[in-house]
Amino acid sequence: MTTSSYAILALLDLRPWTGYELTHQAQRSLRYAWPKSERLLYSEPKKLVTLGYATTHQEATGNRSSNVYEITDSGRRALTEWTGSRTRPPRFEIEALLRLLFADHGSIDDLRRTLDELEADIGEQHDAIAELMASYLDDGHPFPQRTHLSVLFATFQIEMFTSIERWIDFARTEIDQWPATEDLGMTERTAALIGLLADGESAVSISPTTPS
Amino acid sequence: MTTSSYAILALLDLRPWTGYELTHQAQRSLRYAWPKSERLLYSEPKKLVTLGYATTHQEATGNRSSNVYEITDSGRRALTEWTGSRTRPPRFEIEALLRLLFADHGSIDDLRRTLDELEADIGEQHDAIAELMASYLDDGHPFPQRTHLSVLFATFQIEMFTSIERWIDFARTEIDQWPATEDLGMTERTAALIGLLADGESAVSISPTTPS
DNA sequence: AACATATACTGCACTATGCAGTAAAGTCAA
DNA sequence: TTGACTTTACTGCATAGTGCAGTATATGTT
Repeated sequence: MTTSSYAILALLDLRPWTGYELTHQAQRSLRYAWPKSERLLYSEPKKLVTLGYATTHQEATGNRSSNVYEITDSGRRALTEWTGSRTRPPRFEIEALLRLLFADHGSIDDLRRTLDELEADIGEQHDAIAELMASYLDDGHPFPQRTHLSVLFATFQIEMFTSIERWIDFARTEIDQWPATEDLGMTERTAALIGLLADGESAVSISPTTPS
Repeated sequence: MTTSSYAILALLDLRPWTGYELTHQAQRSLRYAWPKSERLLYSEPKKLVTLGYATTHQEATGNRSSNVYEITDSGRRALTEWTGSRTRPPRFEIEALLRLLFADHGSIDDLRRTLDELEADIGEQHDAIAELMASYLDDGHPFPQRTHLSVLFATFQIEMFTSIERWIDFARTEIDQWPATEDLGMTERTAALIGLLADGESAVSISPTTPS
């Protein structure tokens, strides 16, 4: 049982779903905490069935059928055991930052483009969450009694996205001061930033440039 | 060629490394932007050799040998092509948030423990970056002319970690108001939070509880 | 001399992704 | 009403990536 299996099992604990519903629900609602491919999401409930944590049966819509999955008591017990296990550390995959680290291979404009692309991707996710929250106000939550959990979860996303957007602006004003991407090294400005960071403090909110 | 291959290729562009050095360097310095397993990191340079992007030769230390990898001109060209490609969207895997979403399966104390574990993991990474920055002040950067890049990268990490730590405190004060994890639903407080989030605004800095 | 730790990897089973392919049902417009 | 497009509803396959165990030498420490 992987974390992905427990994620699907937790969805099954809410109600029975077809494989199709399950994958799409998981992509809509779990994407920001646990992003997994459609392909995997289709495979997981099958595995749960072989483990006895779920049952499956076919349901027909005209000439076509879909697989409906339902959690078993054994599955509910497995979920409870998961609750007791150690939470895995978070994992952040950010190609934009990898490109930043090696930005001296390209031009300042290449780096600016990378920041633009990161901003666009984050903006998309930011908008999606904001719209989801607006839909909760208008139409309510699909599982009304779980609204408080979705909303506390959403405060994390929004906090995350706004702080990344703040950083992107900060990074842009920083690189605007750079004559090139390479061989800058330990400038006065960089030394000043290190001073803050070494104390674990955020540098994003400080004044753009210290007068030299 | 995957992003991981380009990450290794970018390291090889700095200087030749042994497979061992490469994996350990990648885990130390790239971990926060591109976390990959030791196993993969050992395999990547081999792939680069078969593609003609790197060459390899054995070097001996006593009776034991290590594989030294060096970038080729073709490899440098590949790196340049990578610079022109679209940056992949970021990806955040946070099991703690998955557990939060399904917290109604367990107790409030289970949820509190999850937050504690997240705090511990983030704190570890936060400290590691702060220490790295302190070492730059004391001993300098291993590639001095690239200090500005590492430091701008570090401003992102610290910003991220401090904002997550702020959110954890916020989440703790929120759940302190909950009588249980389940069936709370759309409370006054939750509705107030949604109002903010639907506008894309951060809720973390607002006052703990609106008087009711 | 014994032991731990760092160096320096490889094999293997399993997890996960991306893409292509298949096919039926619904929906809207010329 | 027919054709085009989207949504529903998946599966197969090659490749990417992880985790763990295993192997073996070198170096420093008690």
